[in-house]
Amino acid sequence: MSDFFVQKLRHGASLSEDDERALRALCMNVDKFDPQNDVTMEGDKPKSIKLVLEGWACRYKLLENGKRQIISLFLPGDMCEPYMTLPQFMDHSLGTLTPVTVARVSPEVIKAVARERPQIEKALWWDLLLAMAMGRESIVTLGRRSASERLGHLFCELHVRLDKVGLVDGLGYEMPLTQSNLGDLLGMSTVHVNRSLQELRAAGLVTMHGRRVTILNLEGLRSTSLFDPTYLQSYTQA
Amino acid sequence: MSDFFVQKLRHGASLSEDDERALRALCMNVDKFDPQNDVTMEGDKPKSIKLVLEGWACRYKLLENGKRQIISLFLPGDMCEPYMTLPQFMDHSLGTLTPVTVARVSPEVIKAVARERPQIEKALWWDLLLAMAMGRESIVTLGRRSASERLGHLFCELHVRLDKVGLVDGLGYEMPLTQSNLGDLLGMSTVHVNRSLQELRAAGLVTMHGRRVTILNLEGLRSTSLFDPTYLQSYTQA
DNA sequence: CGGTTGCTTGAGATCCATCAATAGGAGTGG
DNA sequence: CCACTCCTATTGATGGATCTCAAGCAACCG
Repeated sequence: MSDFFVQKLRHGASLSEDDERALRALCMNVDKFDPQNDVTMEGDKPKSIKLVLEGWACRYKLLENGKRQIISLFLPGDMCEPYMTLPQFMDHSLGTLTPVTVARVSPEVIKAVARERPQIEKALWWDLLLAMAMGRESIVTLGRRSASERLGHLFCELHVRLDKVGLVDGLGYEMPLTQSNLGDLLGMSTVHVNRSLQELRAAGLVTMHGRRVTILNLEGLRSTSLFDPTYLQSYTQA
Repeated sequence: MSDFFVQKLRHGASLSEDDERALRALCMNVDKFDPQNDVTMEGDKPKSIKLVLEGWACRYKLLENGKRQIISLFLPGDMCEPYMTLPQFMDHSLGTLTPVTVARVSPEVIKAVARERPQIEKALWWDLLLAMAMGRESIVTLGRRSASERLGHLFCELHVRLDKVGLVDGLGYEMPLTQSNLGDLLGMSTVHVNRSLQELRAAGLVTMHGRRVTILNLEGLRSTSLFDPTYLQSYTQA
């Protein structure tokens, strides 16, 4: 069974057996999507909170000039919206990158669960605050990091995030994004993604082949990419 | 009296007289800061939520290579942290850009007020969700907009935000950022900020002189900057 | 006044985007 | 199994956007 959501939230609060059961009970209403599909489109009025149970998805916007920016990645266990309030209409789209299993959760139900179970409320807040911290770091990345630093930083962040849900094995992890996806995520062209990946490879830091990232030198990668994991930890209790 | 906070939150929920009094009562504990000073530094353990009553401030990070990225601007009435949980330590700094008056609010007090007054809770959530939407738009700006589009988009966003707190007059508004500040905010060099401003001026769209922005052609500015205000409205009730 | 800060301009270097073409790999149908 | 197609990855060449360095200028301030 795919338990990534519970596994992730355990990092945000200590959950009892009952808490975990309550969380799993939220994930009954499940949909499956093909890769490169929209779960929700800009302008839609959402009726449920989406939870990624399996696969990779993203939040993105399209500009009038045709350019696309991926705003954030959703990995297994990630929630696509804050639990409290849904927008009147979406100002962005949610799309899949791989085959994805999504749970639709009613905001009323999740609010009720959060009210009854303080540890769940705490964990949901932790998740939200972590997402905000990652958003802030994205701004720094796009504003001030070079192309290869952006890639290296992303691989470091994914390493930490995937580790939280048990999806890191040994030297690396499955990473199903195409170079074109990486371009949309990191604000660069596909061609330049390719060349920057070659730089990282030549420096003996990381390789990306097939759908897999292999980290050859984690410390080196972190320092050359200016990766400081502080932002992923500042809301986690000691 | 500086009432920007209440004025802003009115856009997020309809507040009663009592609600507004309760909000004002939160702002008793006030500090003043000089321009270009830190209110809170990265690594600090914060004990209070900061509320900008007057002046402009920002959230920023410094990279190891000395570069600075401003992550978000705080205008009068803006809250610097979500009301629910403070981090164990700051992953970024809060700094002033002008002389700033800050209210320090204890999270316990604000949580209590939110629990007793549902409209306040709603307004605080609205504020948080709006801040997140602005953060998403920043990512799009930094990832996919050209230098002059970034500037134009910023001026459009500020026009909307300042209008919400009554700080727009006629053709423009006070805008105390230096060109160096704009560079740190928009991920570009000071020199290039200067040249891009000249482009906007030459196109008859906007001018920036002294501490003032004057919008010469709002529709033109919005369309050339790819500014779509949707993201600032999607959580506002009809 | 002299010092400081912010703005402006020029020149040259660098990074990255764009365009265009090729190559590889996976899936499909005959 | 082969031919075909599609998608992704790769490479080269060129131009444009932006950065860096350096210098001059303007406004403000004690």
